[in-house]
Amino acid sequence: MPELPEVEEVRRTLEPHVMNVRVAGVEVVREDFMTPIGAPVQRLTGRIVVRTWRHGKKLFCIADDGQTLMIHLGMSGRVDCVSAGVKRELHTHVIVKLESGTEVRLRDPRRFGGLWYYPSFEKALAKETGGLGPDALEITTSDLMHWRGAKGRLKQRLLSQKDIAGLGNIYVDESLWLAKLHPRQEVGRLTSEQIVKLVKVIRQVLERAVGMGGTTVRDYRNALDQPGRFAKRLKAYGRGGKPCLRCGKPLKMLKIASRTTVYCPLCQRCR
DNA sequence: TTAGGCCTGCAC
DNA sequence: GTGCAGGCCTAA
Repeated sequence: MPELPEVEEVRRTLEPHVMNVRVAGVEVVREDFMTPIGAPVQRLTGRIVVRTWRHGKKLFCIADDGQTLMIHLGMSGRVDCVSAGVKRELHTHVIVKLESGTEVRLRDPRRFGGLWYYPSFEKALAKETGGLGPDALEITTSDLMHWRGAKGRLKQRLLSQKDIAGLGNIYVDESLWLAKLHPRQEVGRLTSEQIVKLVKVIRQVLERAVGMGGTTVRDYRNALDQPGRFAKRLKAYGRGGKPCLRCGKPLKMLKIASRTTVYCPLCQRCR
């Protein structure tokens, strides 16, 4: 479900409810939702949340003594910020109870996501961001310079998180449409003008999506249960067969890396 | 590179 | 019933 803009919106809606608030306890409903299984989360009791942070699609909550929780929402993960009395929804796997009376509930029907516990922020960083590229909101052209002569196709490389962290199926298709690049274009053969353009549109589309609270295709909601409003701005994702908004030709659909990919056969050409 | 697996829910 | 879904990992 969530890509960078949705995770960022969850972070932004969550932060004011957890910052400088003391943890009253953690209830683990489903042990195997957390890594490592049996992590000493009770040590969080009495600690104060001092920071939230996001890199790519990963969301971190950091306590005053450094203990860190990393949340990955997978496809169907949700963070629900509610008062303790609210009825517990199905597939609620972990509940962080705060002294304010607020509960942060992690819910994930498909369980592709998860919660990771680290005794320190440094360890969380080393483990969780080591293999990731720079955050997609902050990429620059120089971050993609190593693409020159490299192998691999655009869509796969953009989805991999190793070059850029935060893009998923929606925003890759949107970015490639905006940059007029074919998803199967070899990255090593991009011109520097094309790379400059790509970096520009990636940042632009993500900034706009963040500004609208992300994209709700079906069930994404932020921590306060509000949907994102970017769906009506989508140019490619979900529009297979519909006319290209630039040239009018029907958008094509194909499978790349077993993900449905939508692109314009006229506007988006390989080199 | 692709296919399959992990899971549940929903549209058809 | 079938196929599909915003992620990501592994194996062939």
